[in-house]
Amino acid sequence: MDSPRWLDDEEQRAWRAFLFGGRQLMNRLDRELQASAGMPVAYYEVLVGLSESPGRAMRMSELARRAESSPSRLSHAVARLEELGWVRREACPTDRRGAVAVLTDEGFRVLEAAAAGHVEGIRSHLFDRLSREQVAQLREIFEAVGRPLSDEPDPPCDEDQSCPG
Amino acid sequence: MDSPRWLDDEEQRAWRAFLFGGRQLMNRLDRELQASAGMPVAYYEVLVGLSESPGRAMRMSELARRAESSPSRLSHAVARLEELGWVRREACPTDRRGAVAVLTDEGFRVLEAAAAGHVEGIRSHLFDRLSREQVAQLREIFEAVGRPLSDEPDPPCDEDQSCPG
DNA sequence: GCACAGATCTTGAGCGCTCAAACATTTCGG
DNA sequence: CCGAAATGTTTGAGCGCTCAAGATCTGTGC
Repeated sequence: MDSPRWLDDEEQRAWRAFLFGGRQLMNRLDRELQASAGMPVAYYEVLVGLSESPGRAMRMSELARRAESSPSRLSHAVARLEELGWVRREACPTDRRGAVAVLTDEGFRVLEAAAAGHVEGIRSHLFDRLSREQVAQLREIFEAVGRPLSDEPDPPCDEDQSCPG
Repeated sequence: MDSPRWLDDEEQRAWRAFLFGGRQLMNRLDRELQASAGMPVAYYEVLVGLSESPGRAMRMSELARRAESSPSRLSHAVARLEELGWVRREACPTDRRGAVAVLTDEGFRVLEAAAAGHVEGIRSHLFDRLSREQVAQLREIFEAVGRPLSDEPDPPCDEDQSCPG
């Protein structure tokens, strides 16, 4: 098994720690939010995105981009959130093939109710275990990981991530 | 919205960077592995776990623990991997309610074929973007996140994570 | 021995995600 | 203006994961 560029010992450990710890963290937050608010983290993120947008509304495509979500996934998610009465769809005034997701008042209340507990989970499972320095390191590391990936669409073959300036 | 302990600005940024960058990284690795080897990362991890165990075999419960997976999830996964002919189940000799998953020769070949490409992905999407120092920081951060969580079962109510010393 | 709690693993239903395909609309080229 | 390509969004099938429940076995106390 002589791959061109294998992982050395330190990389191996870092990767496994990230895989294990990251999964544990996200699993736990997901279970907690599911128990307290009856929704997965992915849906919570959608509500947060809308709540921070002017008018608590956003184009589907823009919302998908911010949540690092495929259009399909967001469409399904918004369909579910619409069933729950937390989001509503409206036609886009400037582009008739577009759709705008709007956070309902009830959706906003649900979000408010869920937020404190969720943040407490993030704090106790993540930030309470890190020094002030490590928080900065975490940010730098994942800014380095996330930035270039969102620019380059996809080296090998297809490019599904549009760059819609 | 006055939660007891809200996130300050630096924490907010760190959390969002981690959420976005981490998702982007895992999404990409998942797509790449799915395209090149026809299996999700979670299944790949199962094969890796088995390949590193003496006799390329492991108790289901032990395998689940290492992959940060529920027993149910692992059972479904192994069922699928068995269909594909990459893993086979055997009875456990010392405990008749136990089952042992064994990596087949074909499973090992598939793993070998997938490994180089997957590692190349980890390298190019993660480690190539980090300094040597940051790799060590990443490990320390997620060891801090993962260790205590695997010890403490679950503060609020139920404890589904056994501590089977 | 025997009942009973606990451990190990499996099963089935429900749901979210992915992928490919469809649809509607806009944009571009002639 | 008309057809072709590109864009924005939805839909349906397939699959993996979660949760609750069940089946099987081990260990303990009587």
